[in-house]
Amino acid sequence: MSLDYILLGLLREPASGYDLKGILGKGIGHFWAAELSQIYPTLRRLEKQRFLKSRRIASKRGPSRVVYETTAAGHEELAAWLQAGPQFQDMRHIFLAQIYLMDELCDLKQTLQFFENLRMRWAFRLEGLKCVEKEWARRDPLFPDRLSSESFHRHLTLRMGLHSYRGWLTWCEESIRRIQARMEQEAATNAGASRVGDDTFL
Amino acid sequence: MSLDYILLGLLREPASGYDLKGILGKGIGHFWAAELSQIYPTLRRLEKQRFLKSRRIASKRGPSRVVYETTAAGHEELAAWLQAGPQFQDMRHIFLAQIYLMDELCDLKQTLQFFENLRMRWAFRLEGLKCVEKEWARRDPLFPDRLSSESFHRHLTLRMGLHSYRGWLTWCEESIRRIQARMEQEAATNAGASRVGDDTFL
DNA sequence: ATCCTCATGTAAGTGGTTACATGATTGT
DNA sequence: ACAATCATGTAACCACTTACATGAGGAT
Repeated sequence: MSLDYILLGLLREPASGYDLKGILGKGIGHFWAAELSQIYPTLRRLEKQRFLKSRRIASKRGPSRVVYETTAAGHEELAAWLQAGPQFQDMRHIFLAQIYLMDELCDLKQTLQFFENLRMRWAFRLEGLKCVEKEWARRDPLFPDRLSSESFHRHLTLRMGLHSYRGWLTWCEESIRRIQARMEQEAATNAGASRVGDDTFL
Repeated sequence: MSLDYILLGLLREPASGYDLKGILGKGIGHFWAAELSQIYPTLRRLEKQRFLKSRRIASKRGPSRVVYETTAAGHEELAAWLQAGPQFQDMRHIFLAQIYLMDELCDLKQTLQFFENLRMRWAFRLEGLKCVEKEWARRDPLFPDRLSSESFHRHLTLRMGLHSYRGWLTWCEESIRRIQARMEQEAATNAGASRVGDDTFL
């Protein structure tokens, strides 16, 4: 469903399915990728619904391009979706399920390792996003206060990534501290138990 | 794929598909729900793979229960999955796509409204989670430093929710500030433009 | 010659949802 | 009598992925 609206929204100027895959890849594709095999039938469906119209254009190389553009009805449909308020779907993080079930292993060292892995990955991604933003700042003299309306909205989505990763990193760090504290606790009670064992042995 | 492991992991004691739906609903279901129509065939598949074994047990009311339990092979499979490190899938937040495309509306007031809506919802959910944690703290004398291994891991996942919502809320607040600043900018340039208009009119 | 990019698509499979079918028991 | 809960399942659909098919043109 959502890909429909994304394609509709991405069609600022006429473009083919192949073009859209490229456009998608650069920007929104960072959080919403799509394959050509999904894009092509979606565009057809949107045309059947009269939200798009197409024309075939001969291509320099390869088969002729099918170029789509948004109709007035398409713009209305998109506007209605945007005005309907934020849409959610429940977030299914596989790694959360893994943590939830991780006591199956009865080994806090593994839980710790898992979190250190998470922390590392997210630290990388956070650095990546920071670089993207820095690069943007360096290249675009309008950044960040005089951006075009389009770029302004895109920048807001980029900021979401930064805040997400930062939040998750602090969660990782908190968790690592908790796990380490628990491991020390375990070690202490084990030491206590073995000392008791020694005592009874004497 | 993941539901397989979740069911495997949730089968600490023998349970039927119906039971599992209930178990799922209480804990992990907050971030990984599943319908009975998906659970039943999954359990069958897991049995065919020898990760589970089942027996029919007459029920007090309704049809006879099919009760599953994990085999040794099942435990191994689950352990392997947990030890394989964190699994990710790309997070597709529909609302992010909406924001990305929102400049289509050419109306910052609507973007602002959108973010205020987001902020409100997440503030609610954050409060909800805080309550859950407070309630837990009130009822469980072992909270938070002496929890069972199972509860400890569950608590870690709850903390993730808190950190997520907090991060997203700060993003919302930052965004709202940016949007308001931009609206003032727009108002100023409009005022400037109309003053220029007045000047040229004079 | 061979591979890469451009450009279109189909088919099969995955993971999940919604809707429907069946039927016993308990509580109001 | 009627609804709710217990308990099983099937069928159809949806969004998306992976793999495959086709073929032109330009680069190495």
